[in-house]
Amino acid sequence: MKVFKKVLDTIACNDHLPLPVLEADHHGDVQDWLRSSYARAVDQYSTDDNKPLLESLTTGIEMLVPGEKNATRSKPEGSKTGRSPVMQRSQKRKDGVKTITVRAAAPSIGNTEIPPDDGYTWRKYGQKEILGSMFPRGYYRCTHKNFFGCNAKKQVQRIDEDPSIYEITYYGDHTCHVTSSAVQPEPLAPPPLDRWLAMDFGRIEPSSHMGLLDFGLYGTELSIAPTVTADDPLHVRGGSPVMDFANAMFNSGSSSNNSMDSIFPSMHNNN
DNA sequence: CCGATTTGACCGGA
DNA sequence: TCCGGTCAAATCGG
Repeated sequence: MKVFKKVLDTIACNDHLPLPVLEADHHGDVQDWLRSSYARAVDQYSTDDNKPLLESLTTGIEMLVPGEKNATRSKPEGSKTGRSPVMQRSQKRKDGVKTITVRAAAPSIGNTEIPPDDGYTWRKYGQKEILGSMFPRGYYRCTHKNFFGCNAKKQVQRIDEDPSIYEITYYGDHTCHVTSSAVQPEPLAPPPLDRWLAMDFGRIEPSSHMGLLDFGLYGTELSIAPTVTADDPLHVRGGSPVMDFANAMFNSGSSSNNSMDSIFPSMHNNN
């Protein structure tokens, strides 16, 4: 059921999370499957010295509220490492495209040049030396651009003052999930990880059909209720798009074709 | 084989 | 013309 996982990954734009692979005879119990994913996500992110997940997240990535003026790098106080990433906030419009800039520390464990994981999957499409900066700037766009037209981008650059801190500028919103963004606008790019914290799986109600897998990028909790939204073009037939995809996958022949092209034949143009 | 990354070319705006 | 953002062919790697 690798294919099914891939469908969900793509839809949810969350395949950074260690979602378990759904077994072939496991169709019915998506809720257990999701609970398991959540548990694994917690396991993965509440790593070092038993810090609560929320704390490690907020020390790893932080964002000032838009109203605040540039409280430029007040030095970290609580941080033992001394390099907690205090954010520089910047939110403006550039041709109508929302942008926001955050600063985040490189992962303290396994010191590397890897920028911090912000919960989305990105594909690098360029890198440039920037005049006056000692580190190059990396250009990324959302991996799911091809299938969902997701135009979210980001630029990542280490700052001169402290090579362990990255400055990350996000451009545009992610649209690579199923729920209509026309009904509720998606929040700005930065990390959805904290929202995993707020997910309340206790609210999931058993339903005879799987329903929409809404990964809850809007509010503070995950809703997996079988939401059907009338003005969402994906929902017009009243069914669940996830199930549609999944069924399409399951029914679309066993072998050779496990590509999304069989479902989205027309959506595969680049750019 | 397929998707991601690398990297020089290309291009548009200032 | 310079700089920075993007393209795309070559390459990498699972």
